[in-house]
Amino acid sequence: MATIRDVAKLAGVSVATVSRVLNQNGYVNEETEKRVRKAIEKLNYKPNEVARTLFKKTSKTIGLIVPDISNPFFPELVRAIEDVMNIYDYTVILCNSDEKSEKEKQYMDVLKQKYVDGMILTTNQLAIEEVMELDIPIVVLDRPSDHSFPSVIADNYHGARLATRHLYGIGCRKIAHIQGPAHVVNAMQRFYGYRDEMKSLGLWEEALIIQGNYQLRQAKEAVLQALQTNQVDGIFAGNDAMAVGALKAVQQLGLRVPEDVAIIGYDGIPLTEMTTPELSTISQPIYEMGAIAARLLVKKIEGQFIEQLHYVLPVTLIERESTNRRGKS
Amino acid sequence: MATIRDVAKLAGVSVATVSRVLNQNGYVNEETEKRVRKAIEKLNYKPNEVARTLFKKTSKTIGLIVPDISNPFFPELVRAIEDVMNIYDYTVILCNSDEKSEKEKQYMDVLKQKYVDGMILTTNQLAIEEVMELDIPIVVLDRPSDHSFPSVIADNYHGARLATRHLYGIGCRKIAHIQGPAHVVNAMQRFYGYRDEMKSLGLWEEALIIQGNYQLRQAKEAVLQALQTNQVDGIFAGNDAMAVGALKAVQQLGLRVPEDVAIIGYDGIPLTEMTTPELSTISQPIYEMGAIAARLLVKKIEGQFIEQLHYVLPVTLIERESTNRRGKS
DNA sequence: GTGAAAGCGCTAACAT
DNA sequence: ATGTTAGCGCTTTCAC
Repeated sequence: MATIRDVAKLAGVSVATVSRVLNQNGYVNEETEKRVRKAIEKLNYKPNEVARTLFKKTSKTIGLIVPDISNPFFPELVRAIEDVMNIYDYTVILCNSDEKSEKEKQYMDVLKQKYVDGMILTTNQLAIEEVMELDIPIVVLDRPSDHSFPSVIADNYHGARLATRHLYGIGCRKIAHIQGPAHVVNAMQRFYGYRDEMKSLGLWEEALIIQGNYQLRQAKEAVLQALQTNQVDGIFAGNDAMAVGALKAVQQLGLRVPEDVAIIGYDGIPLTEMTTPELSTISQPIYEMGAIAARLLVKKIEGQFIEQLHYVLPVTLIERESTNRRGKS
Repeated sequence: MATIRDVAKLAGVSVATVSRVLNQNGYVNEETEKRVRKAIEKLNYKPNEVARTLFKKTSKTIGLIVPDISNPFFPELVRAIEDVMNIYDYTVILCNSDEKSEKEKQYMDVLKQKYVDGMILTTNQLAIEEVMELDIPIVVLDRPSDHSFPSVIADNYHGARLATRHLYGIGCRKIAHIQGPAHVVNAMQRFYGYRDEMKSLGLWEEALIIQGNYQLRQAKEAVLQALQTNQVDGIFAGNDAMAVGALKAVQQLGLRVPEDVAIIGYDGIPLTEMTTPELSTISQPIYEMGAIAARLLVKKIEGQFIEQLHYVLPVTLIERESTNRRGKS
């Protein structure tokens, strides 16, 4: 691996001069510049980013902490972030926290030691104090933040109301909700949206709540059980995986979807188009969320002015077969 | 941010001594060690990894290049790699290449400049020469390599034969194959497996080949079209997404799965359990593939002896409803 | 316009 | 057992 000294020697100039042409920084004679460039070419010299980082204290690298990349919600988010960061010549270190604050903390320390220029956190219970202490540009994604850091979320509460009202609109009156894990803020917001909508429709019943944990399998079991004791004609699942679980349970019981029980999910992951019947869902602009978060972080890192610090993106209802009762029933 | 000098000053020793206790390297008096540790604690000192990297030429970071993390095959693979790397205190930089060798090349250069200790490549057409030139530990994953680098793949050829024979075993005689993109080596191997099995069964017909591109939508269209002109009673799709496409097409035509047309996919991604009927598939040990690749890379980086350089992992047939004709038909 | 020199924060000889 | 020194590869004053 050639170093800047090698280039300097070959070009017959000082390292300072080479550095100048490298960083288009300071004056340098056209003649010499040409010589330097030729030497660079010849040696196939690439500046050592680590040395540069040590001096400049900026690594052109960011950290991204997600709960679990194999959860189908995240790949698209991560992809968006990578895409945008790539445009600005940043590289991204991916970390899976499994929602464990311990792991998060540990990763954040490691990332800080590696001089990452910033971090995007998709996490619940971030200890604000600890993160503040890091003194590094941060953007919080998919989870609400108190207003200490820029944040990007989708409108969970509204989406949940939308879903519930949609089921009502197609004739459902016994609308169950499969709730996500209580420690996940998003899940709670969706629950509140459901609850408030049900109350305002005069349909609210505690008994219609089904406990889920965002996983297909568990949701399926819970729905199987719930349908034993409760009559239900609509199910609003807290995420798409659980909606699939519900679908399987309902079908297993010999009921028709959407005729007997209509089902709607939440998130809008590609999976929802793959079931039979295809699942209605509340679609979050996943890619956009990631892209905005990435752009926010770049601005923060580069010290640019940020017009809007907190984004709450709109969600949209996607009507598919699992709630389509027209021309059927 | 405290530096090693600050610690040294506070503890009243030289930086060398602090470095010694940090790296358990060389002798240091118990007394002084205690003082140093106290100072470290007090200042909450964390060594600067960048400086360390510059000196040691090892960054405890690896690069991972995948085609597209939002393709559902990859998240689990990436997760496995991250998990294993984490155990050995490595951090991973994720790069999406979109199968473009240009992007791959570019990423490899950037990674090299960042002093990554090694790279895992999930890519087809890697220009061996160029990669060799990098002179960095490399492991090739999910794509065959000439024997220049350690590699981990699953047995695509055998899996394809398995799938084809399975369809034959349940009574299919007109078995179509939806082929993946021709420039993807895996896809071709699966095709060859299908072809050879069909030939040995005496069922081979060119007309039974359907061109796919690994995407659901395109596969659905292709199948819709193919079924117009061709009678088919079984479909072996080159991956799971295309199997879903086939499923949708067949259902749309009012045919029953598996009674009229049986379908089997390839990969074994979670999605296959979510369709109705659930999809039979050839399951690759995705997590294991990632984990083995990661371990190989660590060994390579740390200069350990590697007993086995090339892994071809076995695949397994998973029989689900889409090929289950027992008690039905 | 260009070069010499100091230093980013750390480690590893080499002294003592 | 500990301190002094040089240097990883780069950038940036400060001279000339």
